Amino acid sequence: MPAEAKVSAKVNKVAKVEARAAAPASPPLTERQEARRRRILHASAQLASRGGFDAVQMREVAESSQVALGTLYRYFPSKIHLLVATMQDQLEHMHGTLRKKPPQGETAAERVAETLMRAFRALQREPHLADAMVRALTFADRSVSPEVDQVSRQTTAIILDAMGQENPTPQQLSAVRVIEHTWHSALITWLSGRASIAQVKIDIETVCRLIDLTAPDTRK
Amino acid sequence: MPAEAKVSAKVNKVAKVEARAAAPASPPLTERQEARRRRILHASAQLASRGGFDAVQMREVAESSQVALGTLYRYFPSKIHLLVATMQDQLEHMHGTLRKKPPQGETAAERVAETLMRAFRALQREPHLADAMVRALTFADRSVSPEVDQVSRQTTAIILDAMGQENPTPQQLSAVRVIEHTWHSALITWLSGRASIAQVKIDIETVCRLIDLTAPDTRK
DNA sequence: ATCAAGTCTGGAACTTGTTCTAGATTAGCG
DNA sequence: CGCTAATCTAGAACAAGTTCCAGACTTGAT
Repeated sequence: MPAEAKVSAKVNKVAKVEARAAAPASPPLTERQEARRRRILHASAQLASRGGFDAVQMREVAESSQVALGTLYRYFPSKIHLLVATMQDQLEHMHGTLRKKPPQGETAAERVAETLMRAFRALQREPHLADAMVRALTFADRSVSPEVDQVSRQTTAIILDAMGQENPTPQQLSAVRVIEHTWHSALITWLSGRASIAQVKIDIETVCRLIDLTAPDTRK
Repeated sequence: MPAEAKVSAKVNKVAKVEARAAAPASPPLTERQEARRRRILHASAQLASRGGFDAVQMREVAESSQVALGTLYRYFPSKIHLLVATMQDQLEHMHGTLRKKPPQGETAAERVAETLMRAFRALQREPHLADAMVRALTFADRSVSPEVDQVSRQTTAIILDAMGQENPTPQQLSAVRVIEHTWHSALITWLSGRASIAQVKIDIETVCRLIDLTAPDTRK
């Protein structure tokens, strides 16, 4: 086989290095490696779309993506890492999609709420996938912090985009943090059947008021 | 042995029935059963206080509490059930403790924030235990909904107590929901090392503003 | 072309949550 | 007291995440 290796490197710890930050730093990945990685993520999302968290079984992911179990673990050091990476992947999609149709609301709060509800509706279309990703995210321990943080940053970016504020104040950033907290926790209550879709909507709208409360132009 | 059975019953499914609602409905438990249950919860909390979630291993809990593994599973149908029950137990303590010294703040928001920070400091004293309980709580699936709901109600009660409002408005109840979301999620970010104690404090204070924003007397 | 290092594979092995079984023990009842 | 059902115990067995290993394949460099 001719064209196999493109990117050379002395640094070659695929998993640890690669998983740490999706695209940015240190991805000296061969084409075939990149392809494997995609196959794995695809299989993960596919299995998750059926049975949710429990249905994503490492042996099955390995088989579906035509990779040995050991290799799967080299790319993603645990099931949680795999699912969080899957979420990163899905979030990028989402962000792209959302960018295309910016929210219409008058106030920043309305736009953020609208954006989150749009994301929520997308999740409702694949509730099992949502289950797998969100459960992994909140169950992640310290060893997954970098990846979870990346997801958090991506989420923050989406919200700030929706706000349409170039220079958010510290208070607004605090509000955004709280919104993220609420978003995650509300999703969990929905996924575990303890809150209805309507209730999640209310919670999102409620927390989004914090934005206008802290907006430099709207008040004070 | 003479005095063993006190409460008689035809309904005797310990686990399912008993776990469903801590004290209220259907606890026809023998003294020895009650003692076993306590031993189990105690062992659970003890193990959790060391290594956190992972250190609570069902075999060890069974051994520590001098109960067969099968019996442990009869009392608590899964590790998650066990840890959520442990949390219920701890929460009751906490509520009792908090009741004694009501918060001093001027506004409802201040009092709630103060109360939550007090709870937070208590958790900081046993970070591993906190880890076990909170992780279990957010990882719980539908099969644990009733128990998780009970924890949620207890938390709501604590917050409403701190507010000192007898008849909260619907908006205030919404605010309380959001506060709970933030509380749980902020704890998780702290436990997984992604947020500092100071950051959690800020998040709590930020979300608590929602209360005054919706207070019937403070505004409008 | 060949070598050394790194990677991938198939599969066994280990860990811990969960389930199951057979045989004591205990509880409630006549 | 003696019976029957429920409960408890010890321990095997099973499931899925994770780790290990020996051998084959790739890669990058000499």
